[in-house]
Amino acid sequence: MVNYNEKANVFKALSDGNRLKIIDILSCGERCACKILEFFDFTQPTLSHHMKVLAEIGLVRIRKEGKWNHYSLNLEKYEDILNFLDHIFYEKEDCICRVIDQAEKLQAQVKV
Amino acid sequence: MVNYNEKANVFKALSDGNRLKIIDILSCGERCACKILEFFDFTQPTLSHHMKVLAEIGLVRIRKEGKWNHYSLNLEKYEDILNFLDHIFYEKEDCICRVIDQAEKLQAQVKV
DNA sequence: CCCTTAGATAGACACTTGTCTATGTATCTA
DNA sequence: TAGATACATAGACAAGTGTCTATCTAAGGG
Repeated sequence: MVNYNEKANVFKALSDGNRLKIIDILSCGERCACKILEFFDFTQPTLSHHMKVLAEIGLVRIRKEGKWNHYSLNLEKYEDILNFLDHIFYEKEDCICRVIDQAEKLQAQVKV
Repeated sequence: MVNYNEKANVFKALSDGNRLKIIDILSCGERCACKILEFFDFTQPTLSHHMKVLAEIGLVRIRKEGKWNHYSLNLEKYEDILNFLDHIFYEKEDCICRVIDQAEKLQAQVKV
């Protein structure tokens, strides 16, 4: 059984333009928080917030080194997203509505 | 140049568990609004709202027939999403940060 | 040992969003 | 033509979110 709300949280993390830009930046490789900040106009606490959102759902990894935080993408999580999208967009044997359709047919048979 | 905010709106549409479930339902084929509603506990105006969100970003198509609305997935838009995700998650020649890195190198040369 | 720097946290605030009830509109049918 | 049905719209409201300023913590460097 799919937990749609749990999956929705992943897309919630992706539903901000600044966070998409952060991902784009990290696609070139690991980068320090203060370097990432240079790409934006917002303040340091705001970046801290965005990085927390991305890290909490597992899309971004943190490597702490002294007073620096080095961030990088977790591509495994990205693959998870693709697999889930594939699952909900394409027809499948265990589709949620097949179950209902089957139940309707059975009910119709009972009435007859 | 990528418009991150525009793309973020697509993920905003996907950032609700009920809407993900709607997509999952539609993956089996076209379905009428009142049939979709049977899968949920919320009211008809709420479904109307969710379908509007999905239709406005182009993920779902509407075929009006008398008083019925038949909804179906627009897989082309889905492909767009995959392409965009691929673009921001994987390293590329025109990466946003390469431009910056290049600028830094040039600046360093000037100083020398 | 102080000062600087990297980052986190707290609290405030405007804005957005998901949901509801109430009501409107358009289509079908007896 | 009157009622029923499918869907949309308006307005309200609680909860969530992105941003800020102010402040705190911890690590480095003179």
